[in-house]
Amino acid sequence: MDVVSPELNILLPDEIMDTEAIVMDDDPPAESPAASGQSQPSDDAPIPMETDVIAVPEIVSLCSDAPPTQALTTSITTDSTLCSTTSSTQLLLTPSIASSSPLTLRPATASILTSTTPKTTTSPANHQIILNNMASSPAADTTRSPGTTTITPGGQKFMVTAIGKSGQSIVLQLPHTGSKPGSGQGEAKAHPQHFKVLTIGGMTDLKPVMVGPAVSSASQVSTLQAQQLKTVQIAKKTQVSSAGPIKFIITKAVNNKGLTAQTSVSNVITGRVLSTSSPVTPPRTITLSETLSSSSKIAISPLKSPSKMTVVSVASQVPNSPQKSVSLPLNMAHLGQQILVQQSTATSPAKVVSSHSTPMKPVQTVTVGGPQFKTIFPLSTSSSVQQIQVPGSRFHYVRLVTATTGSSTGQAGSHCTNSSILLGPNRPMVVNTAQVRMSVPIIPAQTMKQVVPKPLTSSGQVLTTQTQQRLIMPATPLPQIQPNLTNLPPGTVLAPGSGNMGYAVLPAHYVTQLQQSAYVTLASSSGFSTPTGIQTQARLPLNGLSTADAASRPRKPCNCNKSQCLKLYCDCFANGEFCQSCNCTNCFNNLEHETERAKAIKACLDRNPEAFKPKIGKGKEGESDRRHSKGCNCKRSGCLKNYCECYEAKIMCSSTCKCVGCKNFEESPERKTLMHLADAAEVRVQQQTAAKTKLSSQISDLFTRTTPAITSGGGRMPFTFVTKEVAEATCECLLEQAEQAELIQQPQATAERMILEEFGRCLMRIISSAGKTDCPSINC
DNA sequence: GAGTTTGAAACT
DNA sequence: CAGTTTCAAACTC
Repeated sequence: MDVVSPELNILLPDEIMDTEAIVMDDDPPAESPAASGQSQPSDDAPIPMETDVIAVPEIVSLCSDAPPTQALTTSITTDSTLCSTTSSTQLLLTPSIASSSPLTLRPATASILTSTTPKTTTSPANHQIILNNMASSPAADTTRSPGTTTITPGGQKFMVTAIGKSGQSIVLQLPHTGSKPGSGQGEAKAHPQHFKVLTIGGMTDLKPVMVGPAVSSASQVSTLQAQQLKTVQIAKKTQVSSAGPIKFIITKAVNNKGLTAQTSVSNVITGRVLSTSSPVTPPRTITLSETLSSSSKIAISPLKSPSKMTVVSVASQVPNSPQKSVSLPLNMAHLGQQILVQQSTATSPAKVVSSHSTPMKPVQTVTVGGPQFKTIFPLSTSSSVQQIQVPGSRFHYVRLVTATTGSSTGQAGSHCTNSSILLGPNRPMVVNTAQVRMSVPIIPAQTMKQVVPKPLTSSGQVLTTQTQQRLIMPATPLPQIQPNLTNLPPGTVLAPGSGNMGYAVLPAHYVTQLQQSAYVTLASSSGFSTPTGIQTQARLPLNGLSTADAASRPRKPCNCNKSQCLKLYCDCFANGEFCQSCNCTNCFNNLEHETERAKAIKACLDRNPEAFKPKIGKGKEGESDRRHSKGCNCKRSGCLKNYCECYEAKIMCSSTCKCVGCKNFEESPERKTLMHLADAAEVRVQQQTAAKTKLSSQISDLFTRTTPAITSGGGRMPFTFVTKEVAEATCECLLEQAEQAELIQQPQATAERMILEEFGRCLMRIISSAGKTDCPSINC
């Protein structure tokens, strides 16, 4: 496996390019025979998914032992050099302010680690990233949990330097070989290890200082050098690449004194640096508001590609804040992005602690790109799916995380999905490690659509909405019914399944159907740290449609009777949608029948692997290139009726069509006539619409102009400009006219006519004055 | 709204 | 792959 894509390599500094030491995939570096001799990641519970990533356990331990005033700022450009492993690297960020509180970045192992104990993660796996904020005291090393500094046999270690506030060199907690009694397994002794020092923050002036647990830094450095220590200066990149794995520039600023930490996550989509490092694009900062009593649990792990690192800064909720969100301006155009976030509110530290022993079924809320975009992280013990919505992103991501309580494939002591690390008396840090199933960018969404948050069951199952939104694919981890994900309907997303479901596939227009119920609340039940549970909001992108477009997009309800809406006869099913507000009978195109639905999808894909792909291919330039993928087979309609799929799609038949008597070609007079009529009809409709719109606008404008008068103290009547004064003046004029008629002894009829004429003149003056002034005057 | 027509999907 | 059947949408009245 290529650790670093060629496109990416050209963009990387030379020191970063030296990635052999951190290559953890099945292609181990030559200089690390010990690592090669270790168990391969692929041996660990291979996940039967296309996007399976061999989860190589990497442990990044960040021990923020710095003084309270010390700020730890780390900027990590997570390109392929940092996580250049085929395995998914899961980083568990545990910001801690208390001394000797380890911040553990832990990669996802192939097996799900549900263990809540902070340290049992002695994975034979090969890669550890140990991020140690400078331990102010050696006690920190000694107090560090074994799991955080576990040196796996033959495993490679990443030495990540943290930049101290005072500009001091980054002290990397270099795990002394064999220093970890719990994790030891004698790995370092027998095998030469590779240490790669990652200077975080891109500060070139900083020199990483390797500090061993029991040795001086200098000697440790020498030791490291002897062990083929490699220092990687990860500099912020302003250069962008057109292609390549996602890069995240992570800037983590921890102000222990201020009890706040900020993490700026910059991502590079297809090698494009979007944020912090880019001078053009302002970095999006994830504010980590952390109180002393609060704790944050972050599990971050790039999925498929080790070179892809997703860093999520978790903002510890201020007390009494039931919900935590992580702003993640990620534009995940690549697979393998994994974000695991577990948070605990500050108000419930006890629950956090209890979460160590109890299976956590939290629903994680990750705000991506803004507060309105959130990701549902139903982290059940059985399975979890993490949906990542990225505003502006054309992709919709759902990471599947399977959490198994028993990790048969896990490493020693890895029978847990959650590794909790107490960062302090009141600061338990729960490190969640889970097996990453897959992460698929599915929807080329241009905009997001809100999904009404729906309460989760205790097991994290998504409750059906009032609109009966369901999963298109059962999460049943049955390989035989797993569809070819590449052939799923566009916009299909993976969603958490219920029970032991591993994943589920959502229809492409799942969001569209949910537009009326804009939020889905996923409320975790027990085991979650928040007293009220964490509600999760998910915004699912539309299938390339904006919210307005989707809202306006008519969705015809189906009328299926016999197909159970599980065959392509059903347009809803064919389009990857759930039936909603349909007239169908015996509908199985819903969540209640996700198993049947999955089988149906499987059957359809078996018959036609491209069954769910759009039939009308998009033309590169204009609509002329649009053509039906299979062509029509019309015989009687002349391809000029909507029976014809080509005509329905407003495209002309092509050579792929097998139609008889086709009249749907360029020069067809019938077609031209129809098109002309259609255009004329459309023009009429547009004109009518425009006229209505204009009228409405005028009426609205009239309201707008007259509304102030209504509310004014002048008593002006709406729409008439007849104020009280005008009315009185008019009456006076009429009375005066009547008096004159009486004076000249005119007959009654004449008098009435005179009065009416005067009234007419008054009206004319009123109208005339209304167009000139807001306060017309009446002069008799 | 009921009945007919039509062609894609499903089936053999 | 071809022929037939099934199905639901499109269409007509």
